Formats: sequence, C-alpha cells, structure tokens
Amino acid sequence: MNGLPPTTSSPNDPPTIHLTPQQYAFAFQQFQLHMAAPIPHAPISLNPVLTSPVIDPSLLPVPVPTPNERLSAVENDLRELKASVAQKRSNEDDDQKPSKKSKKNPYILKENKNLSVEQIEVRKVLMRKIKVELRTLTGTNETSDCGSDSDGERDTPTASTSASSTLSFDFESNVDLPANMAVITRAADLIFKEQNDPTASTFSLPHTTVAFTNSDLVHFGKNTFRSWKKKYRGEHDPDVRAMQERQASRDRQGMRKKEVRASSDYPEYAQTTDNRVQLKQKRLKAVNEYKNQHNKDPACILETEWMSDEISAPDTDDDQKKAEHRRQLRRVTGLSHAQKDTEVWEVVRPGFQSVEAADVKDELDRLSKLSKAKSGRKKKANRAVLRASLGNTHDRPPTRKLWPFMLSREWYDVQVVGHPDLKEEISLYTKNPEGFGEDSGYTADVEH
DNA sequence: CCGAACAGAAGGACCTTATG
DNA sequence: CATAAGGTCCTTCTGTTCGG
Repeated sequence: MNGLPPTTSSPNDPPTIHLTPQQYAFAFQQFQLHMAAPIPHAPISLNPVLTSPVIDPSLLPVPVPTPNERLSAVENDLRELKASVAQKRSNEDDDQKPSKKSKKNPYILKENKNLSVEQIEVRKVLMRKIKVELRTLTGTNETSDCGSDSDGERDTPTASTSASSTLSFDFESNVDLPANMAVITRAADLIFKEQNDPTASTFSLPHTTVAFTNSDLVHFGKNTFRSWKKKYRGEHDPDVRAMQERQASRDRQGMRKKEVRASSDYPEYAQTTDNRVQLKQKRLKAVNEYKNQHNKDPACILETEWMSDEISAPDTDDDQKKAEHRRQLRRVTGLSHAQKDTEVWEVVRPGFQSVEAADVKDELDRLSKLSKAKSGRKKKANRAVLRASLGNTHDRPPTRKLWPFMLSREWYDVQVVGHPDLKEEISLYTKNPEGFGEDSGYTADVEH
C-alpha cells in the first residue's frame, strides 16, 4: 500500500521479469535490510570513516545482482586468501595461544553467551550479511518455484542469470551435502574477505576490534540453511506442514489472553496469559528515565518470565466464584454497578518475588505513566484495560535463573526449605547486578 | 564427547483495529 | 485524525536427541 517504498522496480526496470508477490516482498525486505544495516547504532555521530560506503557494495543490486562478475573477480583473491588464512591458522596452532589481540574468545559462533556488547553487535551484522549473500548466490526464490513436483529436473527454466551457477541449495538433503556446503563456504569466504580487514574499503562492521573467523561465518551459514530447510519442508511435505500449522495455531491460541484459561483444548497452555510480553515492553520504555533518576539499570529484571500474571478470571469452572471475583475487582477499582461489563484484569504477582524487585517494577510503571502523560499533553485517553491487585500471589517457582535480590526470603523459607527437589530447581546468579540488593541482600533480613 | 538436526519458545518488525 | 492495544509473520535462540 502506501507504506511501500517508491521502488525502482517499476515494470520497465527488470527486462523480462515481472515480480510475483513473493519476489516483490523479497525485494522490499532487501530494501529494508539495506536501509537498516548501516546504522545499528550511532544515530547522531556520523563517523565518516565507518559510514563512508553509505551504500554497502555488497548489498547494492536489488533483486538481480551480478554475482558472476563479482564472483569471478573475487575468486582469485579468494585462493590467495584461503592460503594465507590457512597459513595464519597453522601459525596460530603452532603458538598454541591466541597470539592476537583476542580477548579469550575469538569465536563468535555458537551461543552468544559471554560475549561483549560489541561482539554481539558484530555477530548480528555478520549473520545478516551471510544471509543476504546466500540469497544472492542461490537466486532469490528457490522455494517459490513450487512446481508442485519434479523439482530436480529443470534447473534453468526461467532465464534467471544463472548460466554457470551450480549455486543452489538442495533442501531435500542436509547441510553437509557437498553442493550445499559449497554455497555456504563461498558466501563465508566472500564476507570474510570483505570484512576481516578494517582498513579495506568494503569493511562495514560497527566495530573494528572484534575478531572473528571464517568458520564463524560458515556456522552462521549453516544455521541459515537449516532455517530455510525448515521452511521448505513446511511448504513441500504435507506432514510437516500439518505439524507446523498445528503448532502455529497453538501459538496463536496461547497468545490470546481470553478464552485460553479453563476449558481450553490445550490445558498445558492454560497458564500462559501473555500480556506479560506487552507488560515487559511497556516497562522497557521507561528504563532510560529510571536510569536517570536512580542511577542504576533496571533492565536486569525485565524478563518476560518475571512479569506478573494478569488474569481476567480465576482458573475455575465455578461461576459463582468468578462472579465474586469480578465483584471484588470492581470494588478495588471503584467501578460502579453500571460498569459491570468493563474489563478488569487482576494482577497476580509471583510469590517468589522480593519486595525490592516489586518496587522496581512499580517505579517503572509510574515513570511510564508519567512520560505518557507528559508527551501527550492533550490529555490522552488512556484506554488500557484496568488492572487491579487483590494482593494475591502465585507459588509457581521461577524457571529461569534469578538475581539474588529478586528472591523473597519469606517465600523461600516457606516454599523451598525442606523440599530438596524444588531447591534443586531454583538457580541463582552469584552476584547481584550493580546497584541492587545492597541494603538487604538475600542473606540479610527481610525488608518491609 | 561433539556436531547435526529438530522442535519449541522468545523476540522483533510490521500491520490492523478500536476509540476518544 | 492520531494513538495504543491487539494480532501476525518471520527470525533467532535454546534445549534435547541421536549417531559417529
């Protein structure tokens, strides 16, 4: 609609190809990637060095690039590169120590745990680059050719540039099929060549200090392949498709806050109210203001898991109880009898939560409300569903690691002490984040 | 033990709807 | 009409299983 960019792909641009919806969508996505890529952060300071290739050469051509040119141009360099890299590698092996400036973790691949902020940023950018590279190498839409069958036969039915290109993925096979690996290593080599030297003109990563290896890139490429294969199977294999659709519908159902509770076909989802996701997002918006005022970073407690439940009715079939529950909520929120149909959610906080953690959340909510009121100086209507607390908590144990200051001593004493298996289940970080849990750590007295 | 494969969960970008 | 809630789609992350 009008949201779409004024694309250059008006009918005369691509010679013989008219875009199918998928192709168009793809082109648009490319456009978005392209626009998004060069500015991961630093909205203000336009460092001329970093941003000088405003148009990242590797992304320039939109749907139909000229990969062959580029490939052949680079291929020679590639051989030298491989040789030199191999040599470098063997040197390193000889040293047995990462003699480089590497900070004990030169590999970015495989779980981004223990990575610095810079490493995470670079990792993201690299993954995106690999993906774009793979798309251009394999042609944009191998999954949408969907000739319903006879996949293997015609490799060049459409006049799609690829005269010499053996570059396509075979999603019927696994990653390690030589043909598949060939594509991946080629993409990895290209990106590695373009990005591993900060002084090169093609360099366009957000940080020059982060080290990475060619095998990191290969790893990303493999992940991309698996992801695409999953999608492909969903489109071609009826069984897989059915399974995926079932899952998708369960996801949707789980997402919808109403209806889900009680009498659901999927009892295991009965507990997933998830306005928690949105609650978290709302609070995230107030983080900066909180930091300004309190000099510490509350982001550490903003995990979806830790947001309070918000329920519209107790989990019971007893209508009378439900009615009574509604009455209580109305009383708390000051709604009149006439407003009995107004929706109110009850906030049910987790029992394991310490007072300090609850206070942080309350403060975030207060700030969020304030900033809203300020920005919309025209007295915006606040139509959010009413939330009220009856003081109820639930006793489900936390399922993810907690910061020590978040754990309520009282709850722990009552619920956990004497239940070894439950004790086993709860894991704590060893240290509190800076600024938290200082006046009353978990081991200290309970505050009130 | 490790990597490959996979399924499910979480997260983010984007679009739609309802309402003052 | 502008805005925020609500919803969908897609990507990425995580945990588990299996075979060498």
